[in-house]
Amino acid sequence: MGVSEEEQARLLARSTGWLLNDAARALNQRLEEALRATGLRWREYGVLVVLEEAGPLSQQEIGRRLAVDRSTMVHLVDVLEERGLVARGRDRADRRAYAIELTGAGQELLAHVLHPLTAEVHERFAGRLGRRDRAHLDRILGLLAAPPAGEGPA
Amino acid sequence: MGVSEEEQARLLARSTGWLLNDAARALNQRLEEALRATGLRWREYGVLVVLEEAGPLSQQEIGRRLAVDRSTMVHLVDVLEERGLVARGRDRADRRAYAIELTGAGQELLAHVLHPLTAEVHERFAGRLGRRDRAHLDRILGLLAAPPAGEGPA
DNA sequence: TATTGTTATACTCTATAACTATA
DNA sequence: TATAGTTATAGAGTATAACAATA
Repeated sequence: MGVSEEEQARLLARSTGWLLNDAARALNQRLEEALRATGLRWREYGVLVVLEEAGPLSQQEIGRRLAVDRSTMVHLVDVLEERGLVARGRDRADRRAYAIELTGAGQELLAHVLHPLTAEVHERFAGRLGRRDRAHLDRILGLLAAPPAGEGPA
Repeated sequence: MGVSEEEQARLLARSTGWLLNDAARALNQRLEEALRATGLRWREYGVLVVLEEAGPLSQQEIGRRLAVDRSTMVHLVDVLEERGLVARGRDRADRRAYAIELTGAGQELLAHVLHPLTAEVHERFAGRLGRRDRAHLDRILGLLAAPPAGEGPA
């Protein structure tokens, strides 16, 4: 009590959303910076990680998981293919689609360079938090990142 | 034990950072959507909020607080000025700089439309969390959003 | 008819560099 | 000389629409 609804709205607008944005921006900057030495962007690393987790996927499916349009995926995969990190295999069940897969070089780069690099950034970034806070944060963000009930993918 | 360093790195890379990004993106989408009815963008709302908090500021100072270049600020302020939400007053101490200030219309729009709108988005977005989780989240994000020691503004 | 990948195209966002007026 | 604002411009990044091959 003593705080009007308008004041509450003002305070709320100032809190979680802005902090979430600021924190995400701060982390992204650090990640881009760390990856710069490898010539890869954060998004490209994301493609590799998705493939590492899920195995061969079509370009469109990768895009779906990263919220990237299929037309945008073309150039993204081009870059990774030129560097020999992924290969455009054909999906034998549906010959319209590719089966984009990690090459050996891609797997090695992930394991020996990219993951350690990003892990170090995370370490420095989240290092200010205690273990309990980090666990809390992961759990809470997991709740927020999931789509709310009744709002699945199209 | 039983988890290699490489495996740890892989897991770590998969956790906080991605979640942070996903959550921020999800929230931003909802905010942009909610603001669309007002014809304002998330960034423009940000300018108004900064002015409401700090009082009249130069364009460059607003940009500093929002991580926006001064050349980019020009158009941003143009839009808000055309809509009558801010005014370009002159800083009497330094006549090179403007003193951008909220107009009465700007203050009213914030109080009666924009803050309630964004507060509702926050409410729906963070509504899945309990009160304790929300408090936790705000506190932890506050730690992360702050620049680490020895990395202040230029 | 619908879908995958592709291309051309356009649009948004942003920053860089050069200019002006003040300091 | 340095700084606030401005402008022109160019570079990312992205999406839309139309097309070929396949379903």
